[in-house]
Amino acid sequence: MDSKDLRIFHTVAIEKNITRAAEVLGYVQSNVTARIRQLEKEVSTPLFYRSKKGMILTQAGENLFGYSEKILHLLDEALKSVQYTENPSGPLTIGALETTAAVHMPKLLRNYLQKYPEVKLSLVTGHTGDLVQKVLDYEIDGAFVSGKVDHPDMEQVLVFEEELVLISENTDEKLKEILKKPMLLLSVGCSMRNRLEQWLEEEDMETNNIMEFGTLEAILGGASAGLGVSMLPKSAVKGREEQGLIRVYTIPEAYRNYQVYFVFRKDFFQTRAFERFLEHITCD
DNA sequence: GTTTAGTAAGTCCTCACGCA
DNA sequence: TGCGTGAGGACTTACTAAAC
Repeated sequence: MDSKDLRIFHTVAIEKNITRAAEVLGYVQSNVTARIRQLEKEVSTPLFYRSKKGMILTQAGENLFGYSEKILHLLDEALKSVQYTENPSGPLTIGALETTAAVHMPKLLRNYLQKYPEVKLSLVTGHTGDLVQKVLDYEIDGAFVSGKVDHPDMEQVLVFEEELVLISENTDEKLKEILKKPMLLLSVGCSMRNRLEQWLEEEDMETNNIMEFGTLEAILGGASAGLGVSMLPKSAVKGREEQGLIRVYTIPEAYRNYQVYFVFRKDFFQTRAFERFLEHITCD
């Protein structure tokens, strides 16, 4: 078994289809078939179930897939380390909270790409838990997350401090009144959600009337339409407040302050593109 | 008819080995 | 050390079979 076999196996496992895997790898289908069969012969066990729906991993295949991810990541990292160049270039995948992506990322990324146009930057959004796991699994190079991350493999730098506010439709109602309305929140694991739930618990108020939304825009739209209330960074709601679409309420100090950290793996090989990105976000 | 997995046969390339 | 040779592996082309 060599690295090519492992990459072929890994691609077939991901694509669940030999023909598609062959296209991805730039081989003909028969070659991929032959390499998989040879690999199965070598380990003396089937790695895939050949079903009508395609190639499905057996338990042995699942086990090998776990190793293949780690090995191929290490190989790619080794290649990156010897291809290190002075000019920042190549892929850079960054994760960010929905709110951070909407408010801070456009300007920050635009400035970065103006300086380093050869970097192929990708942005993925999610909540803190998701993003931290993606960093730990080497799926993304680093991520902007809410609060400090307590993990021995993680490095982190404070990049933004935000003020959280409660928002509702533009109304004259008092804070206590609007808190009875449905809560418009991002998915479970969203730090804003956890914070709001803690606050309401302290106020002896129920949080069972929760409406989940996938995007910041949907929450802002829902709040301005009177669908409910939400807790968001002040910077993310400023535009809507100025337009008179929503009303902003100051919340208790204990829940108001919120830090965004940039986290990355300690053992992650830092490419020139990543080094410059780190400098860029800490200098801005 | 189309798509996909698999087989057979041939080509090309790499590498070990022998020889000058 | 450099070159020629042969074995074996990687890969492609052309094809078949099965499923939809």
